[in-house]
Amino acid sequence: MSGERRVTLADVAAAAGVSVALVSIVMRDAPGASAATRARVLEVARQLDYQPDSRARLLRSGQSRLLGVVFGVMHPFHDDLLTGLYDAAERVGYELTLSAVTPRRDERTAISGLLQDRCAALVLLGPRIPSAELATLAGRLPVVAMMRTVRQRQVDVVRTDDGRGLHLAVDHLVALGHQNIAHVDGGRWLSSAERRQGYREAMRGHGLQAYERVVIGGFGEEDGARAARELLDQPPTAVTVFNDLSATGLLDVLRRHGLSVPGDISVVGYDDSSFSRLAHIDLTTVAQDIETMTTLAVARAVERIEGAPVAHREMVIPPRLVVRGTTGQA
Amino acid sequence: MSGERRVTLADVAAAAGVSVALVSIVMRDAPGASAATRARVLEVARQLDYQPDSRARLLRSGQSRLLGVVFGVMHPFHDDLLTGLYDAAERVGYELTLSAVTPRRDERTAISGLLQDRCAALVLLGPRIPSAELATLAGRLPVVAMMRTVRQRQVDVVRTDDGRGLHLAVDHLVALGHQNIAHVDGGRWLSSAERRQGYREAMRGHGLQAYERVVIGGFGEEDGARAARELLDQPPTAVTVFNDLSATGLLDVLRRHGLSVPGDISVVGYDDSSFSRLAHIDLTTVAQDIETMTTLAVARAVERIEGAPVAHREMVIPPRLVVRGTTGQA
DNA sequence: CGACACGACTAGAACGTTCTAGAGTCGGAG
DNA sequence: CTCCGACTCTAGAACGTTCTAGTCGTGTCG
Repeated sequence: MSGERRVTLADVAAAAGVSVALVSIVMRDAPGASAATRARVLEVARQLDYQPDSRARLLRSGQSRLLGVVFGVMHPFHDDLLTGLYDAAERVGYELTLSAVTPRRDERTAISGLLQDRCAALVLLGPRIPSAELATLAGRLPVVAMMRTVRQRQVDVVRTDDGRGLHLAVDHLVALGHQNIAHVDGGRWLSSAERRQGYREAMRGHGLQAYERVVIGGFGEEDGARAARELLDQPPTAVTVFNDLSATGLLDVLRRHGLSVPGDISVVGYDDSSFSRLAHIDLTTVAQDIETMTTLAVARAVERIEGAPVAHREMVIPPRLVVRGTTGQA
Repeated sequence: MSGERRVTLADVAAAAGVSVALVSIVMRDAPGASAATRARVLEVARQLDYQPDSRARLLRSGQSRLLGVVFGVMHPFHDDLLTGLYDAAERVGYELTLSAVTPRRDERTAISGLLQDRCAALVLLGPRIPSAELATLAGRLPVVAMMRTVRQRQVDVVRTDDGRGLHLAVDHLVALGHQNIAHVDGGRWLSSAERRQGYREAMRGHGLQAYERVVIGGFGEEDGARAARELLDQPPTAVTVFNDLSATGLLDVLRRHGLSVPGDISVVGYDDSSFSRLAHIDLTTVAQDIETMTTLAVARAVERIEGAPVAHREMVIPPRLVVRGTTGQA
């Protein structure tokens, strides 16, 4: 089974009766071959089912047109980000190579795998490693961090304006007549602080500082459920939650205690995760602009690789509100 | 930013005052170097922050210890499969390289990327391409298909015993006293036929052929919703559904029409997708044995690569039932 | 004391590409 | 008729590894 050696440029060259270099020229679509030979070589290559060896190719030609992406499994919208990154990379003629973070494979492992693959730059989705480490890494190749802030100026950042996201949520609720609006935060999770801060500012902007109330939450459904139980003794008329997952946990507890949503209480999530679109859950939420973010991340990586001058190191993208069924009149 | 050339074996060799070959020996942990030099070389390598170039390494050493994995974004439990595959690969000393299928990047593209990376075998998660094409592919390198059947005997298969899965579901419902049990199938989706067939057999096994009823469904939430509306005129007391996503759509329509679950009607999904665990949805479902499947898939790929004899081409793993809140007494 | 096995190390050829430098060929301008 | 430039093509050296076939000591054994 699957015995024979791979077919190489030399095989194609021999079969077509030309030199290896010429075949290389044709395969790369480089100038320096006549239309006639070009066609003939391509035909032979097709017949032999030649597949270029990207390893040898990259090895020789130094620069790799290869972007390494670190993503996390079971992470809301990392899938959407990957989709966008593939599109963006293809548009600028780059390849993507992926490395996943799983419950038993940490970020350092994922990154070191990519380094061995010699990709030209790294795009990290919501990296959790210390920013000092990111900076060190950025010393050897361009690094773009998505979905988080990094102070060190060696690393580029593409993220959503999370403060603004909470402004949108609060404004929406206020427009519906709510005043008593609580916030369930993300605990020690990435960008929890920005969202909490956005909530605080928005409340003050509406003169509602008297109603300001922040409950400690977290990333998961359980965290939302816990926060809901804490809110139940003196329920607000609306809640903004750190993310969608936590929001569903909260929703469940609220409903089990006889509160109707959005009748008694309105809920706004964050992320527009795929499950929040389920008719069942139908969660009003803050959506991040995936397409813009992925396009910018790839563009930035390429600029760094190619040594183009870069205007702003940190690119902060405004989110938008997606109104669904969990918010209503106060 | 990130100016200097990469550090190579030659750099380490020069700095340590030994030959390139010796450094290679040390890095590979191969026999042929004294403990003293070994330590010294490793120390120098660490200081220079040497990273092996996997490209060059694989290029030279023919066999690649590299498995290519094609997975789909936004696919229930592909993330869990990836997690398992990484674990399994690490246990046998292989690397994984990923290629994603997205809404705008098809399977052929994903596969051809991996072929260029010269991985030694392919593991495909629920491949949708024609099995003839899979067979051709298997002519050039070992191919393991997961989560689907393939008749062609060139390709290995690791899949769940989907027929058995529906037996489990029906048995469970019958044990709860149900007789009038309908099935919402997956339409033209992968393994829909096996599950439908399993349902039929199980019903007959219980002497319930009079109640057999199959409604055309599909993969998504909308398909489940449509099927639910079709069932509403003459509702059964229980339904088995092709997958969890479709089941949530069905649940939503049922509840909106005033039916209580599991009071009036019980529902069983399939896949144990992450969202089915949400307290909100709390779906009784059929879970596939991810760990066993991933372990076997990797083991099989490695056997093929290393030319070990293979006993069974197709490995069919029994699923298990996860009882949650959507099933109850008839 | 010579043969010889053994351990530590090295030189140089691969691997499949790309790239640099240059070799033919042809047509047209001088 | 010569020369030049444009065009097509080729030889051979890289790229960073691994692998094969050694070389050189050193110690053991007959």
